[in-house]
Amino acid sequence: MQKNTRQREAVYSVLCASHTHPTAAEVYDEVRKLIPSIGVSTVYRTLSMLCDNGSALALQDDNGVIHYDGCVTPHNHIYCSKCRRVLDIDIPTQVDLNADSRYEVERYSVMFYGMCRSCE
Amino acid sequence: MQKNTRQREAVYSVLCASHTHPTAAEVYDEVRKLIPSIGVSTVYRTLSMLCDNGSALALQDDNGVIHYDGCVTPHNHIYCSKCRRVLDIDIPTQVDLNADSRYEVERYSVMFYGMCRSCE
DNA sequence: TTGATAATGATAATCATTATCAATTAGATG
DNA sequence: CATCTAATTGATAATGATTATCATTATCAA
Repeated sequence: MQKNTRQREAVYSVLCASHTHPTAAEVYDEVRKLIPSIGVSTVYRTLSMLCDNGSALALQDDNGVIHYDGCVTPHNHIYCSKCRRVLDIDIPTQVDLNADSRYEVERYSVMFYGMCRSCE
Repeated sequence: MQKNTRQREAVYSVLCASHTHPTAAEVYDEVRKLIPSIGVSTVYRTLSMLCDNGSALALQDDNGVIHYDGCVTPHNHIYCSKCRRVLDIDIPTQVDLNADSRYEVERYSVMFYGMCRSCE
């Protein structure tokens, strides 16, 4: 059975409080302010647990680094090639998952690339 | 100035001949049949050169591993969660890159996730 | 309070990719 | 053709994010 721990609550609260799509390392740095002794493994473990749960989303940037998002409502993201951050973007996408009968499609993910106006 | 080398031609020909979206390691294995002494670095270097050129596409799978595609005509891909291959999928996507004025969007990439019928 | 077991965290391991750099090679020029 | 020079190669080490290991610790049902 699943157990509640300080560490898990801390990781989850940090993720929910953040709207910057932090990497595991960034979550780690933030969580250490709450629990200085927390281990890297625990942060990674908890984050991927949250993703399996559906309580978080994992987003990969251009370099393969994973960014986490505590907001699981469907929305899209852009990777700014200048500031190298992952940001929310409001571009709707519509696709027919059943368009190609050769596959049983479960989900899809979109990543936009470009620059934010503040970086231009 | 750019120089033509056996190695580059070999990497490019292997990539074009393949329709399985090989990883760098897979390209390396194949190219070694042509040039057994070729180095890993050369393969990586050449592949990313081809991507910069626009002569190839880099696709990231669920694990962050990069798959290369010698076909640069716009089309979409699916990552099969069972056979863990990247495959072509025929689902059209339409998006308005200018929908969100906060960003200067250059491009976007879509990855579908699910299973191929042959894996079901 | 106790006992079973889930979770933690220090550390080592993994693995794709990149950096380094001496040796080699393409190809322009004399 | 010979020479020169910068581009390229390839062996190897380094990097960096993530995962595995495992002894120790903490949770929580009974």
